[in-house]
Amino acid sequence: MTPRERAWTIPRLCTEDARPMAREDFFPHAEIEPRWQRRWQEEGLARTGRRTGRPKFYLLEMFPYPSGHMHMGHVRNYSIGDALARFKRMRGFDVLYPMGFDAFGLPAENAAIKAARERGETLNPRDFTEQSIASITADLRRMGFSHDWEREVATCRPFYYRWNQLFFLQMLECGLAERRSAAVNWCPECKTVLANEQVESGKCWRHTETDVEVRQLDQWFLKITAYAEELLSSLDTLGGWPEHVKTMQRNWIGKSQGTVVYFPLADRRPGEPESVEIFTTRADTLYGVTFMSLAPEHPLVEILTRGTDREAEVRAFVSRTVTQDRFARTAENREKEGVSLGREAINPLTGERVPIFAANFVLMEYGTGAIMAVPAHDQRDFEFAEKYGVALKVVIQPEGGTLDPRRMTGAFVEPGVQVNSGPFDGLPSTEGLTRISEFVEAQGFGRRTVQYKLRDWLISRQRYWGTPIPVIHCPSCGPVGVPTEQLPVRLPDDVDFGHDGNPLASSPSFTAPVPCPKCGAPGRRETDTMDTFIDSSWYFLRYLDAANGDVPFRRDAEAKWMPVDQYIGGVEHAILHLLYARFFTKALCDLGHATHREPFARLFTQGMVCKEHTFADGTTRSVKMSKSLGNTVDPRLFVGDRHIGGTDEGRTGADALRLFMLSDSPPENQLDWSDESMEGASRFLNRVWRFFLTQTGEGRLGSETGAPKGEGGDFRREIHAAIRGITEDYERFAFNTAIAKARQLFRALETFAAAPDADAALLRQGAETFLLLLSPIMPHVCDELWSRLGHAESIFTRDWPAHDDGALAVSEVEIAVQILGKVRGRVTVPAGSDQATVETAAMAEPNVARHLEGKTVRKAVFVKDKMINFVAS
RNA sequence: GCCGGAAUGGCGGAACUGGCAGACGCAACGGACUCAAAAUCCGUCGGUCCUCGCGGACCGUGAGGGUUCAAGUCCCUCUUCCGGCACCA
Repeated sequence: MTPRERAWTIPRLCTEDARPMAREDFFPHAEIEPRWQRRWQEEGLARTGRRTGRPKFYLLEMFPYPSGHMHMGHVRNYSIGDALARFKRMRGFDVLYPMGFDAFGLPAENAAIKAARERGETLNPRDFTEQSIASITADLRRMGFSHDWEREVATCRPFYYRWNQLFFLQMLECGLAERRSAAVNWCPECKTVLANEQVESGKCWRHTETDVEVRQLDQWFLKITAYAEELLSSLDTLGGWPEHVKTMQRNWIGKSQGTVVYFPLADRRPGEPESVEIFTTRADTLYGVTFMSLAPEHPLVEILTRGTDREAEVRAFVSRTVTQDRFARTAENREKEGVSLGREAINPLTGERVPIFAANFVLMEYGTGAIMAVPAHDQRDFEFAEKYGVALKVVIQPEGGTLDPRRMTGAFVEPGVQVNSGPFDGLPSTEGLTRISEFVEAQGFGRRTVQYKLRDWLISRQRYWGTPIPVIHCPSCGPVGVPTEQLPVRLPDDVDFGHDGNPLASSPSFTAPVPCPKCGAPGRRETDTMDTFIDSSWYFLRYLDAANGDVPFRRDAEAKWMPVDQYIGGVEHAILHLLYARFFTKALCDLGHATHREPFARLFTQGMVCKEHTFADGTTRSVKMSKSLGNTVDPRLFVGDRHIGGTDEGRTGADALRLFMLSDSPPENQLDWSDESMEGASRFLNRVWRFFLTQTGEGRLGSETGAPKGEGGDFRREIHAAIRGITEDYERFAFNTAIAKARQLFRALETFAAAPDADAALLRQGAETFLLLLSPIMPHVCDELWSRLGHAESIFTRDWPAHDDGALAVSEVEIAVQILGKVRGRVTVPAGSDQATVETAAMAEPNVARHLEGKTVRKAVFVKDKMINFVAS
């Protein structure tokens, strides 16, 4: 046991000592905290709509994935949310603060596979998941979080996922969902395909060591690209989102304006298209095209070389390149490679013939899969041209300089002046861009267009633990949607997790022939399941009407509660989840389910919980707590395990842990775990506890309810300054400074109480205000002390205190006196004194006078009640 | 490479629209209590220097420049770190 750990256990061990620390010197959390949790539940504190006629506030936290039990990341996330929920309730809002579980996903399934392979046991992911849900629920309740559990959802239950299936079928009907063959990302570790968003630099988002492979497969897609423009443009309406998250989404959507240009094919043979279409954002460089490049997968590559003497070489290049996985092919600094097709196209603007290549760096998925190459003004083309000996043609000159194509060591990509560009010579290239695009369009050589990097959302997963895609494959009708009255298509139990491949395909009952809904012929069920990001794309809507068995959610509930007023979660979801949820919300509007097109009005991204870790190379850094690094701290160390049938009381209880979670760092920063700081939080809580016990014991904090006698002076002002400051701090998520101000108020309270002639009524007012202000953060101890002050009702039935501007007024202020910007003294003057008064007082200050000696004051800058600055020389 | 964000004591951080840098906490140090320790309480706490002391001077918010009576805060240049994207034509 470390000295630190011993310190925490002292209150329980020292009761037999010669001078025992009285038991009530420490907050008896194990007894008091659960008692208040029960009482809040009985009173329905968390229930939405408890008091009618109040404005709504929908507060949402990203729901947890139930793996094992609650971890520090959850504690931090929900400590932030719960403080805000309680604050908003006291501020007069009808708060909707729900909780649920993102319960489908790989960890549960992998646990089942592991059990089957290693121990030959059958462990259904459902049991694993439901156990985790029970455990986390108990942990969250033990923390005293005021979630409305009557609205709980768990996405793995048919009662939830049937609606995923309904939405899918409706999307299928209107063409928003479709099955198509595509080159898709396959993670060999997950043994399933992944969406583009789940691939990070060629690696799986779950397995940062695993290269993603490319496979050509028939898969289900949702057409998120149909919403690309709206997803981008309506970001501008999200004033309550952090700018960096919006930027990430903008980059991901990747809009670029450009031009598609048709380059007629030279020496066209029968059966060949008339032209090669390319996409460019640099129409200003059109006169500088010296060759063209096609993606190796481009259909024209094969067509243009068929039967020519280049056929064999080109085919060899293509198969070599295409079988390389895409991410190796497009990796950083990848050598540019290509092969000439032996064919030419004609630049429609110049009539020049340019050779056509196939090149490894051209991507089939973007634009038209073909580019015009301008080596003088594009670095990639430059490198390629250098390697294959293609000429450069300069069409943009830097302002006041001249480029020599033979001497260039890299492409010139900056704006400049058009040269060698026919009628456009002499124009600034920025203007040339527009003018040439217009010209191209007017002449019928091409059309202006917009491209997005965003791709359609691949939702097929070859895994068991997800929503079954409700489709029947019929030999004659193809894929047919399951009729909605047959929903849900349930996950079967007769599954073998011990073998390779999709466990769902091993189920005899699920794979048994089913009649085609269209023609009745025997068909087979789709065994792919949905990406679990589908589940989290609309759960916030299900919370609104979670018990409804007839519709996913009632429209009036959606109209009343949406959008979410405040969403809180990790920034790691800035692209994936938040983009999908925005898309889904818009799609559900267009399917007639909802009316609000943006789900989250305000977004707060909280930082990770980190802890020191010493790496193999001997360096020590603070990094995210993770099981694999072994730098986790289990919250049960502090709240014990009695709530799940154990015997450990825990060291400090929930309030101290919650206080620490919000104390030191601003919530958007990473939080470094520190045993010492945690102890500091616990120390403060106990000090508060002792203070109130002593004061109520001595009767000074008895039941005086009369108005304070007299002004109250400084202490009264401190009370009201705390109310104002802390209220503002809560509103802007600055819990750390709110706590700092609460500590200051507490010290003032101690000082005031120590004065022999302290006004008991004012003392009581200060004490009550202090409890009210901290109650959202430390709800248990505050409610307990509140009741010990003689209140029968919970502190959470009280309104948030309001500050009195009159009480903030001061009679005297201290003014900083500067000479040439340096503070040379301070003077105390009546508040609101004018410049002349302050000047006189300032000049009388010895140190000021000394510095002004022999100098002439040329000017004095005066800020009322703050400072005066003499400009003297 | 591109796009964001950040840099303040030994540490986490505070400082609302430019107006007294270092709130609050942690650590450290000194003291009280104790046989002793823990706990608890009180005090000190950016650096350098002058002064017996009271007090005072100079330096100080990543580096360099600028604007201003006044800059952690605004502008320019640079460095480092974090996050995102990355052959997207």
